[in-house]
Amino acid sequence: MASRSGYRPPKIPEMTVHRLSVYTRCLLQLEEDGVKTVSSQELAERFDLNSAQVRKDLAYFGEFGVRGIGYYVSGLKAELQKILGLDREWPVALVGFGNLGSALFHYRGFSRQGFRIVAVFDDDPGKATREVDSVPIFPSRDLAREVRARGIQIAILAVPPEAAQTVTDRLVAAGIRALLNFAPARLRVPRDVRLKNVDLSIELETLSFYLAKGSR
Amino acid sequence: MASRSGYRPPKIPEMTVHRLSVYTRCLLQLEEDGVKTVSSQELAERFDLNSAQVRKDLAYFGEFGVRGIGYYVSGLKAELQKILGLDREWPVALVGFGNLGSALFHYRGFSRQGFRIVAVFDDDPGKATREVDSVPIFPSRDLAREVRARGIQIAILAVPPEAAQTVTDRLVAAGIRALLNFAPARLRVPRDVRLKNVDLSIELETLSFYLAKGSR
DNA sequence: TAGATTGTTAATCGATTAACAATC
DNA sequence: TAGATTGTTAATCGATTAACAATC
Repeated sequence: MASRSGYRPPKIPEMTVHRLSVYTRCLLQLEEDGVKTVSSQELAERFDLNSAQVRKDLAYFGEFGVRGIGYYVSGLKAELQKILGLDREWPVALVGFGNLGSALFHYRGFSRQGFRIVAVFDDDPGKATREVDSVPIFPSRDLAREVRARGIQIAILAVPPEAAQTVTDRLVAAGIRALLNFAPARLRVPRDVRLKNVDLSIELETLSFYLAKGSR
Repeated sequence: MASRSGYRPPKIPEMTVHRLSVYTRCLLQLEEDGVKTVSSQELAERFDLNSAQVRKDLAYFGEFGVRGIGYYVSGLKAELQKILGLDREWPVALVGFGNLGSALFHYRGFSRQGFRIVAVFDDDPGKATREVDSVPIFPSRDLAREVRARGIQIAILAVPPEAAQTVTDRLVAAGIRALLNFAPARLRVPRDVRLKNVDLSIELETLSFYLAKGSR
């Protein structure tokens, strides 16, 4: 493993990265619609943001606009895709092929941005040794081998919470660098592995706060 | 203490509501583990927060602690559940029973906090007229009738993006007050309807930013 | 050139954190 | 009482927004 000491790039706010992703989708749509240029003002209006916010977000990475004109849609799209690493395909491992895993497998949002699920792992004997849509399903003991063989750096975790940490440790040992976790479990990963948790129920709880408040 | 006539409830930051929900889960766990009291410091450490943050979040709603002691776990848990509206059961409609809908139906995080899916809607003729785990499945034309009959205020949306806005309009017309949307679509709802979008792929895109950055 | 819109600096706003008197 | 920890105020930090010279 490479040592990570020394140089640290200027810190980009997480919200900026998030918005970059949002802008990219919008630009994709605008390009499809045949729109050639867009101003920070137009972009901002679509998301209830301030136009200065949009310009500032972009300014972290360079100067992409033209004064008096705005931004060329396909040019900016290409730049943002490059910044976000969406200008390439990422082979992804899907671990867990129950209801949720199956839903995620068929979810079109992933492949639309270049994330390709190239291997599925599940220990149900009825599932392993089979495949879905030409993607092979392996038992989890094959994890390390397949992750290495396929150069997979990203894993999507959709296993029961009890199994989550064990599987995570294996993934990390196999060299996974980023984990999108759907299991309702707190996972521990080394500092150099990126982990994002998707909590399917926490938003529901904040929603009920507002409903309860109304009736208090 | 503010005088009765001049009092205006302070605006609660969304992040505070979010953290309240996080604290509640933690307290649930602590209670199970038989822990009686917890300090803001201990609570904060579990989530890499500052102890003042915890105290400030709680202070929006009242004084729940004891100086020199901390907080009584079950007392605070009960208070937070009340604040979040988790001290009751919420009947919930699940709209869409494909892979994702099915995964959400079986997801235990919802029911654990008192959200009960009491009706499922899907227009697949093979699914309607049937039921899952004693929960009836209706065609979506029955939406208004069932939502009203069951006093449902919250809906979980797991339909294809093309159908999302149509279904949303129906739900709103039927009197739904909060929507948790899993469809990758931008929905328009009246101002008094709460909408939260869960985007299953956006976090993946921010993850790839960090991986791409590493290799830049 | 005149109008439009960028990139950037300075001002503002809001959220986090430090500090500490109150008090169990 | 002595030690611990709250609730709250004041200081700090960071993110958003306004403003505007630069320039297409």
